[in-house]
Amino acid sequence: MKNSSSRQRDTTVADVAKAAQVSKAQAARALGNYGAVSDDVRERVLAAAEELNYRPNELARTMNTGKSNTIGVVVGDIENPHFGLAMRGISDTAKAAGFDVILINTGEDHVAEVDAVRVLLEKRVDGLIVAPASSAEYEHLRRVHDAGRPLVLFDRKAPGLDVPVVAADMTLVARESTAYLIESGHRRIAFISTLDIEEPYRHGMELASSQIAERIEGMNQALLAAGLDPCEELVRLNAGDADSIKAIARELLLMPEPATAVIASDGLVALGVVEAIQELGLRIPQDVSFLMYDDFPWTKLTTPPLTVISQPVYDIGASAAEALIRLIRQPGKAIELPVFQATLKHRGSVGAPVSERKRKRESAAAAS
Amino acid sequence: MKNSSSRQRDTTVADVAKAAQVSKAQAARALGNYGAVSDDVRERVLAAAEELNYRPNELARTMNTGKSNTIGVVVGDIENPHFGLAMRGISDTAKAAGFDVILINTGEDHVAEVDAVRVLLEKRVDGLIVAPASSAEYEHLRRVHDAGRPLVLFDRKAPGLDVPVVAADMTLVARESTAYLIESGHRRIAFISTLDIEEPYRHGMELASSQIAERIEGMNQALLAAGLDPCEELVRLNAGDADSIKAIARELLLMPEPATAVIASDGLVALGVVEAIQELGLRIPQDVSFLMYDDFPWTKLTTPPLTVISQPVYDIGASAAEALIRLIRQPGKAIELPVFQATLKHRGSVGAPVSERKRKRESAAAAS
DNA sequence: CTTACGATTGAGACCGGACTCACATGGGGT
DNA sequence: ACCCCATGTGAGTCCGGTCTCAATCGTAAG
Repeated sequence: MKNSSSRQRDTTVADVAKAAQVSKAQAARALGNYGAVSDDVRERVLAAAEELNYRPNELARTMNTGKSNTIGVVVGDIENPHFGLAMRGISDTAKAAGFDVILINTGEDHVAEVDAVRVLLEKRVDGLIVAPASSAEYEHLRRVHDAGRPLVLFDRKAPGLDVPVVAADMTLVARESTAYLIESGHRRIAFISTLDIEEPYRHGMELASSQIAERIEGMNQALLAAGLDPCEELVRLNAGDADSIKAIARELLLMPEPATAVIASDGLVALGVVEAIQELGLRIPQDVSFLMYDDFPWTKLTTPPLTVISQPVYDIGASAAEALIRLIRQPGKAIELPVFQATLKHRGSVGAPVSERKRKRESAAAAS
Repeated sequence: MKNSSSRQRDTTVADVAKAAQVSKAQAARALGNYGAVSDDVRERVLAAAEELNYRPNELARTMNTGKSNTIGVVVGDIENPHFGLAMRGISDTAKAAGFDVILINTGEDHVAEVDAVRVLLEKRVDGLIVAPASSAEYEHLRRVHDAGRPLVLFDRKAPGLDVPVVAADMTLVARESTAYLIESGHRRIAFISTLDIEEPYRHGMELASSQIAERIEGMNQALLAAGLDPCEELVRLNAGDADSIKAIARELLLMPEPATAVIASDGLVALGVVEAIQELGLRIPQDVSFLMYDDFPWTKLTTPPLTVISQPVYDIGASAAEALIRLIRQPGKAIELPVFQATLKHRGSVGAPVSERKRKRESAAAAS
């Protein structure tokens, strides 16, 4: 007795051809919808195909056309809804253009990323969208480029790699939001990011992530414009996991001259910082002001709701897919990318610092 | 002049063979690490491969081995961190076993799901893990099974499909948490789910999602055990988007005999319900008690932190991958699946209902 | 009644590997 | 010295499609 779950051989063009009493070539033409086929033959072939439940072997097809009609996406952390939303933008656009999308998650691990790129290249995807992990290693991406596969970067630039990058400009919004904090009276503004790096932050140092570099750059611009001194010890990187995030947050809030406002560079950091603030018994925004990148749905639920910097993530994803597809279809042509702007969404987590409130109260008292 | 980004032909075994002065067969053996190859030949071949930067064409390999060393995952909503975490469980396990993982997101759309399954089948994945969208349509899954590809379902059962299902049992924890609400004094307990369905909920009706069916079943068991009457109008499905979720929540909280406790079936529903509660000016848990499925990091940040039902999502994902890999390696053998239990995590969103607090106060007054 | 040209058709090469098979080669056993 | 069998090797087939090329067919033009 034959096990029904054993892998029976799929029906092939040859099978269909035999059933339809035509040559393999004719059957292939009728099925692939190319070349010249008489109505009679086409009908017989399609009927036979239907009858035998024929499914083309896409692998074989890809092997000698070189096209797979598939685009590959490599993403650092799929648990981050930021990428989830971007994925939807990518998928929707790709699907509309007739491309399938396959995704590989790397967990922000460089080795996994290299592997993911290899796998997708091996599966002969027509193009790749990569959100590179924070790392200065771009050899694997150069390989994609060298192999002649279109590549578009998402969210992060790769210095020295001539490839379209789709990302929101962070400098401007970083400057604006820092200016807003300064206006509110803050002088000690901290920035915390998960970005992995060897040494502590120093001005002018090379950062692997252009996003983070821009955010810091914008912040420093605002500080300088206000005549303030950008303070290196308030920029904290390497906040990799929940524990180190909380440790860093505590340190910043308990130092001799503590930070009065904290900017969290992503959702993970935000979670840790807010928890640390709560554990220290501090209140937002009375004792500490808080600002975070990315507008997640839950940021509206906290008390107070959190002031965030929102990016048009879906559109950025869609635009990345669009750019890639254009690259695939017209290899030579230069790509023009739209510019995306992030915006500050005022909610309730930014207020005047304690010292500022005291100052106002005193000046009010002096005036009366 | 040749455009450097034009797709140059990759080097093949034949090229390597020629360079190493051996036959194609020998080169293939040396590279594929099979058959008998003398040290001399192996060295020359590997050197030539290195020299020519040879990369095997996995497609060609897959075509005549039938194995791709890849497992495909189809997930409804990658934006939901629930699936994100499960993905990590799947990826880690698969990677450790030497399998690549590719993922397709369907946005809970049935057509997209059918398509995703087709694509993965066409790419000849060795097996599939599917979290089926809430739908009674399983034809596409049956096709997977019929094509002889191992299949494991994640989170949801498919009635009438003889396939391993990896999911936590929801009945027990649903009963326990409902019992806990009843003990706290609640009599009007509402349940809200995104599950898509034609008509309003009625007892005994067929539900497309086994998870939801189990949750309701457990809830009803607890109510009956406490001598209470499970109330159909408090079970609300079709809470598809933010607006309908909030509308339903408002309705439940403003009805003549309002719900005093609300159970949200997933993170999306939770977001909407909490927002609706806040907008109505009600307080958790003083005015309404709240309980939700899935323990997301942000549930600890709200005031009060939310009481949740936590599932070992990572482990469930890992177990699904493990089961699938066993199916791939030993097609005949029956699979034994571990049983996963969800647990209630007491935090701060459940309290006594207003009526109960009044009753206690009065009885205390009477006693004094 | 030819001739020519476009539409059809089938045979077979080819994509890039894996694998079968027939054929050397040579060391160990007797 | 002779046989046996394990190891090495190359030629060629196969996987399931696409695509080239030459042959065939019909028919409208000359």
